[in-house]
Amino acid sequence: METAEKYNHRLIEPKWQKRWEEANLYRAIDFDKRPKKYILFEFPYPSGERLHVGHTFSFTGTDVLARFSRMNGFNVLLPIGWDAFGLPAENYAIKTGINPMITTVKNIANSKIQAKHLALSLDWEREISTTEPAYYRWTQWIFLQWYKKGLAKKVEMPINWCPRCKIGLANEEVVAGSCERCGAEVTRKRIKQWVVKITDYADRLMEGLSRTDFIEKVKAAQINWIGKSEGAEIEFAIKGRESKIKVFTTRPDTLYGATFMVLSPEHEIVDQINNDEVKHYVEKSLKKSDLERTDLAKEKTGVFSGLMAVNPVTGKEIPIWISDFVLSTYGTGAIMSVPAHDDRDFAFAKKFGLPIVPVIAAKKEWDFTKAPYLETEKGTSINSEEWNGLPTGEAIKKAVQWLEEKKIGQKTVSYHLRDWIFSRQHYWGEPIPIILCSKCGEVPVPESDLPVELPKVENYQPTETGESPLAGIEGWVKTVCPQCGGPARRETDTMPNWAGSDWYFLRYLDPRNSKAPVDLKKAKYWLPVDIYVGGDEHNTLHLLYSRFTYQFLWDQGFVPKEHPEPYYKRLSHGVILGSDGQRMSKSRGNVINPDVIWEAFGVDALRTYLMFMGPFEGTMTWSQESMEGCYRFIKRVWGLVIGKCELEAEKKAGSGNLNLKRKLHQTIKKVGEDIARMKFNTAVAAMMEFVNVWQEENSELAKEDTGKFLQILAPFAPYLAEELWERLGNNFSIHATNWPEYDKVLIREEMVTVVVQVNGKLREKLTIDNEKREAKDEIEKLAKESERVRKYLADKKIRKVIFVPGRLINFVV
RNA sequence: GGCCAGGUGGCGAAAUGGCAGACGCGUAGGUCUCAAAAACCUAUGUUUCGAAAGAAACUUGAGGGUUCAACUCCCUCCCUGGCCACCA
Repeated sequence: METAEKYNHRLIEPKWQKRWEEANLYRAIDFDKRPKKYILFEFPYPSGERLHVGHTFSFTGTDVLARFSRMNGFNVLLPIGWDAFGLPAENYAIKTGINPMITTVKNIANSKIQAKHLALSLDWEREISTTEPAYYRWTQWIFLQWYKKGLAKKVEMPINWCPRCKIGLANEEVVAGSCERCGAEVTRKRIKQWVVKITDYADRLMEGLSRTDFIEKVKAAQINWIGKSEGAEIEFAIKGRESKIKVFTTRPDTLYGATFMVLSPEHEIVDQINNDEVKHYVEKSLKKSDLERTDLAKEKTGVFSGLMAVNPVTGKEIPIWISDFVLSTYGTGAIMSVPAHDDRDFAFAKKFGLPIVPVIAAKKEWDFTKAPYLETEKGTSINSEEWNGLPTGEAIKKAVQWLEEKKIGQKTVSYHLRDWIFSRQHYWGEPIPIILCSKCGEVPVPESDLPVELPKVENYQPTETGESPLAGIEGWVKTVCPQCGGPARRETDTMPNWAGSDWYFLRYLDPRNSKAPVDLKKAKYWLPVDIYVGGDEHNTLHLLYSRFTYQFLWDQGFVPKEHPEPYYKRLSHGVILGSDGQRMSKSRGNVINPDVIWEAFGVDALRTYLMFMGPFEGTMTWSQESMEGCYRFIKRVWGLVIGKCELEAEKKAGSGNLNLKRKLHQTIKKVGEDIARMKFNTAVAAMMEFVNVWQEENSELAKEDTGKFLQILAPFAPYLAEELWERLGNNFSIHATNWPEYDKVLIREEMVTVVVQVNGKLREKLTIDNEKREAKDEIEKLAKESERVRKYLADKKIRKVIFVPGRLINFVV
């Protein structure tokens, strides 16, 4: 007996990859009449390790959706690019001396081979890289627009500083107060940094969310990060001095309970205090890293300033303390302390023996000398003179009114969001396009001179002074002032990684434009991004910076006024853990390399498994056995269809089995609905179910119907579907066909199962003709006649009968 | 501490008010084979009764509630994961 041809992915994959590329099958067409759909995944960082299985997972899910949308008549844009600036490339350069541009180009080439092999239906004509001068020219241009509008400024601020490496460190690089590289104790250093005023857009960034369809958790994360809180600013007079101290509080109604004040060590008043103890404390605090200062476990420290303030409502003198638990970056950098109703204030009061006055009535027994009373949101004021007895909401209103009348305070809003520190003292980033002239001061590089290209350097190590390595290249730094023509120097700070990734989605729409970041008409056609798929780790910073940048460009008219928000829907993709249930990492040795998998089982099996593993947003554990289960599924489909082809040669097209045909149409419906809801796992399950029935029914599927099944499988297993589509004698390409329609009449089952319950418990199942699904009386009669039901109904009185057509009948006795 | 997402067989998971456990993995038995692998077939939530066919009860983190009916809705609590965190 001759054996049927076996499935061999190694033969079909290269063949179709080539055909697809030649046919340019997935090009997105500007201004096409079909409805557009812009589907975007976060562009990858091309590291030396190339794409990992996490990338293949989220890219495949996005690709399935894109392919499905295309088959449903949409003009789909699915682009890719490379977020190629950043520290790993720079660190590699420091180690090896090889220019990051060289390694980047190499890594991109590798990743590209992988992305193509994975059969992503990308429009490669729109490929971009943030490190290309033609791209970062516009990243720099956006900076200049901020600068023009006064949103980008150079400000002196403290950074984490390693005195041994002589380098500024990001918060992540500080481990337990020490430098990650050398272990030296990290101190604070004040340097001038570029800062972008994202806080000006705090309200807009919150309001804009209502125009999006982000999943709830993303909206919540953004709102939390912006952290708007309404409250009041109150001025406290200092005894024996002219100056006053402003505090921010969300609870002006507790003013009677404010028994002391605390200033942050950075507060301006502190500088004016001439007291050794204070100086010593402040010096020590300023040296501490952010991490140390915000360590919750540590005991409160502090020092008395020697000054007294006056509580404006009680007229009493209260001491002013200094402590590093008060943040200089939030509110006014000073607080009024109400120890009776705040954890931190209470701890501080206890430690330094300060008075505690309760001002909110406790609803349970409470000893205010032992613990603070914190459930104050719906409380009632006490010990507060004219505010006594008022519920908190009323008391706040009354307090604000009083403060405003006396002109010592007013209603204000405070945000958690801080301005965006835009300077990096590193090499591998976009140079900030500013020139420093000794005569004219800060001068922006004229737009016509952009891009300011990153020069080649010999040494990528930051300098002794903490400046970026660019500072060491005299030939580049020395320039002429564009205003006066005199000698000047270039800014040597570079931009953060976020700068290039802020606006990349705009560049995809018009990647070769040399007049503007994006053409307005093209942007009007394609925007907003319909679906943006990314990781949870980017739900705050990246998404917020990106929305801010877009809103700013919108204000300036550089993006279409029809689209005030860039992204319509945001979805977060899940995470794949190693087979040990741990995060994949080289040191654990649990990394799954997609190349190895598709070499063994083929891309189609890998894609199918990735989609089948679990919900798209979930956390999933890699299972090699389950992977092989999907490989079996792919091979089974191959066997069935190839068998079919051979059968056909003898038998010609049959009409096929009606049951199987019904199952097929039900599957077409289910798979389509599931993909639209991003429920890829159940879509794959439905196809498996169909294949099981197919196998049982002995291949009695008409040729045309076999083709329909391949069409719904195509988004998941593009190679297999294309190959078998051809073998069935169809024209290239299955991926350019329309999604098959299902027969609304055919999908109805002839028989339905009606569940018979007694008091809600399942007692019997009846199989009835679907035509009779509404026939309540008949079904009730049938049910009562059943032996098993009778047992439970015997000598009981039926109080009620619940009937759900086609589903159940429930006797309540 | 705050916010968010979860908790269902041996495992990954389905079901969003109407047959809990679809689909896949694993396991056991079988077919094929000299043998093995592959492939295919059958069984597979737990407990109890029964020689068996079969029958009964229990079962979605715990407890309560709403409902004829709850994995699903409401309340209280426990646990796990993620993000943020001395934010006044």
